[in-house]
Amino acid sequence: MASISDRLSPRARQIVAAARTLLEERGRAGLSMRNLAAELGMRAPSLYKHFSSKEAIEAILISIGFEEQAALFEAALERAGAPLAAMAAAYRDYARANPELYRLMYDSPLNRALLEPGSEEAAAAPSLRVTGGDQHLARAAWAFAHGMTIFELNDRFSEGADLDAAWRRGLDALQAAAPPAAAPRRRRGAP
Amino acid sequence: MASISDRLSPRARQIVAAARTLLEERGRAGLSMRNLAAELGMRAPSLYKHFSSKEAIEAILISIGFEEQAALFEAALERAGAPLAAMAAAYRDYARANPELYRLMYDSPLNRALLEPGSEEAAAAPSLRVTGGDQHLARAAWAFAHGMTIFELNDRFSEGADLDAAWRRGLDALQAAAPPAAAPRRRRGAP
DNA sequence: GTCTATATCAAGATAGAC
DNA sequence: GTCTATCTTGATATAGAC
Repeated sequence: MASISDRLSPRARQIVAAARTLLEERGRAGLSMRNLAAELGMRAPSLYKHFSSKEAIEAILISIGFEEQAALFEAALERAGAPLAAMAAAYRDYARANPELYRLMYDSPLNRALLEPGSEEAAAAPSLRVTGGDQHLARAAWAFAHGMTIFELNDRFSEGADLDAAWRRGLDALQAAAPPAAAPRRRRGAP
Repeated sequence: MASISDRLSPRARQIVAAARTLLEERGRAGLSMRNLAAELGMRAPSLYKHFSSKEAIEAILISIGFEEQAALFEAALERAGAPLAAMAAAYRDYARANPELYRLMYDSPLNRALLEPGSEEAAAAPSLRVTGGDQHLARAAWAFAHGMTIFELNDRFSEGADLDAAWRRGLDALQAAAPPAAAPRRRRGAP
């Protein structure tokens, strides 16, 4: 259960931490090897002794994001009440707390060969439990959550739009379509 | 009812047409002033006699995209049957036919000052009719459609996923949540 | 309305010394 | 594991001649 970050060398861990801060502060375009090195008080070429490419650093950030999402989603499902609503809230909260990382994770096709194995799947798995095993509905719910989230981050809804209400309306509709097995329950162990 | 393109000078229209082709062929990053000029057999600085910036060209492409979407959505609503399903199909089809333009239109915050006035609103308006005037549900449906669309374009669903089924599942859920007024009907004029 | 020449800036990455 | 020096490429945009 060691996290991805824990398995890096100390220096590599520092670099990844600085990359994450830089990403959130200056956006994806601001995450350059030069800027990153400057944050660490070093020169850009030195970074290549720790990582083979900029893309490799981004892939670690993305993997860490998936890992964090997976933990948050699991925790949301543990809580009593409506699992779909709880997980949606966790999804939205994570994106608002880490907007640039969220964009990095979801705005483009993934280079899966560079990702930490299993991280993407771990983040996606809980959504299936929330829809009572209905894969199609799980994908629909994920798409809805992403659309709401990225449109909010990108300021695409009309001014003054009540996003809480839109979330509620969409979630209610999806919940009503879920099989009865997707109702609140106690967990019994790993899925 | 003159289209945006029609209101450009002939040369500007050629440039915009070349930009659109270039965008689809080489992606957003491939749409540079140099590449664009090369496509037209000219030099990059000459483009600035027609457009003040690259961003201005992109804004016209985006405005044209909204204009085209608005027309397609209106047409979908004209057809008998289920308006929500028809509009969703039009939405998905447009994105698949123009994937890079779709990304340009929806992947980032808009610089609305550069857009053709009213174009963004024209594309969004039909979704409100489809939900019987329910704004919150209209936003939820739009978010769902975007999420499904961009995840498909970016290959984010698991391999072999049945996207038709996921679309159907989501649309059925949203349709069931819509007020009865959103049922099929004949149009009586402008909204 | 097109050109050449240029300014300005920045990117990812490598070679090789220490 | 860090450095300096460099390669290679590319971007948006402006000045000014024709």
